[in-house]
Amino acid sequence: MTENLTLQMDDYLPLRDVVFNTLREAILKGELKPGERLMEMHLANKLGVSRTPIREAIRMLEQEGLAVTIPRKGAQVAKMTEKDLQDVLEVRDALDALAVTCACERMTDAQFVELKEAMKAFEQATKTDDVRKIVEADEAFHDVIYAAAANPKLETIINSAREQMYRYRYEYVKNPSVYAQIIQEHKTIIDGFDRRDVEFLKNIIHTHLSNQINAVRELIREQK
Amino acid sequence: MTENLTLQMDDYLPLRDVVFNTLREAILKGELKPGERLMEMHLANKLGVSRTPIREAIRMLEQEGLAVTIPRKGAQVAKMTEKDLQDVLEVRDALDALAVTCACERMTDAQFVELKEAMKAFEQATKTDDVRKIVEADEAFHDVIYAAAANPKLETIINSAREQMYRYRYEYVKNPSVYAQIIQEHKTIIDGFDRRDVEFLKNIIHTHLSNQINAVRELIREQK
DNA sequence: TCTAGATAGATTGAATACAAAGTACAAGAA
DNA sequence: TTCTTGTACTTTGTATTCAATCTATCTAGA
Repeated sequence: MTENLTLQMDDYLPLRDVVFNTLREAILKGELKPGERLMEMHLANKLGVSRTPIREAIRMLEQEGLAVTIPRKGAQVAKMTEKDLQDVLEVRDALDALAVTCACERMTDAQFVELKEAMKAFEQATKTDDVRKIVEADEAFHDVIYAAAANPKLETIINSAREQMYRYRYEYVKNPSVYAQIIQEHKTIIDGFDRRDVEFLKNIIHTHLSNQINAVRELIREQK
Repeated sequence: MTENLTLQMDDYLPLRDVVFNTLREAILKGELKPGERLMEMHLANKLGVSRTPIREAIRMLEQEGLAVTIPRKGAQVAKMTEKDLQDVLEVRDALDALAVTCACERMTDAQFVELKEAMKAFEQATKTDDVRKIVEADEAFHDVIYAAAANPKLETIINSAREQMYRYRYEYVKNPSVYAQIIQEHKTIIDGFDRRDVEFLKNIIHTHLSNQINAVRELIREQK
């Protein structure tokens, strides 16, 4: 009798999605740098697949804003200008304001606990030298807020906006002198949710975002 | 002597982009209805190309939120639930608020003239029975505002959010009884820009959006 | 009659093949 | 030297092919 019904077939993913995730990760972690060419054959060989799934993945990256294609010349990892950064930040500011507003109304007690735990996890992470871990812990903190906003469309759009600048953020987070401030801001955010003070939250989130601008701007200047 | 140096070779577009635009239009105009299957072979025959560019176009539509693919089953035109509509509207409300805020600061005199002309063009369009023309005139009006916001990233994101609901909007606009109201709202918006009154503008834009909800909601209910 | 299983046809997934365009480099002319 | 121009090589664009999976229909058995 086929008793082990735990077999979930959903571990099947089309190669295009595997490739997409792989490339996406590589871009976000900076392994593929802004401006770097994405050559189909090269990637196909490297990943052990044919060009077909590579091409489909590139189309997806393109739509996400992570790659740019010039017809008959090929794709490359998208670069950001300072203006682009400014623009994205303007948008994120508005979207984050919406997110905290929604989250403030809708956050469950369980989610609030989760948020406090995410904060602690981040504090722990800063004690290691693992930059990836630190970045992920910070993202996880904000993910709790986005999830609490209970608006999947918003989540998708914020994530796409986030991605476009987050890949410039690794360097920023490498500087341990900023950890104390980030930790403090996270605490303040928790406090804001505790008091359900929307205006206060919008403000602190705005500050939290702004603090990243200069560091990222520096990096974008260097890329030229 | 080759005096006519006006030859611009940029009329070349990869088939994937042609297909993408074609399908996108078809979805937005309602020729391809929510839930309708996008069969590769079928579309390939219809458009006279092979499956390859079709597949790439579908990947792009997917990332835009206009199509949904189930692995090994194929793609279909994305459906919206009422919750999805609610979510997108929440986001658009925030983004439109940002757009008018930016536009209010940055709109040039020429753009203000353009806006007034777009308003007139819409009023003219409502006198015809050409629904497509009316919808496009309305979009053009709002496009002027988005352009005035001088934030291309914002424009891109708003457009993507717009698309997701606009395809449900054709039916709404078919009802001539709403024209008068829309025209009035456009006038009010112009007035707001004239006075550079951001708070007023945010309000009227919010109203303008909300008015569409119920009609679209009705349509979404029907689709089930 | 209804269910289960088998089979054929349709459809997607991925690889390969071939055509068209772009790139780089070397040889020759100004 | 510097600028063409030609040629070989790369790379992308698109079509085609083959394999895997899904769907619908039909038949057999309860």
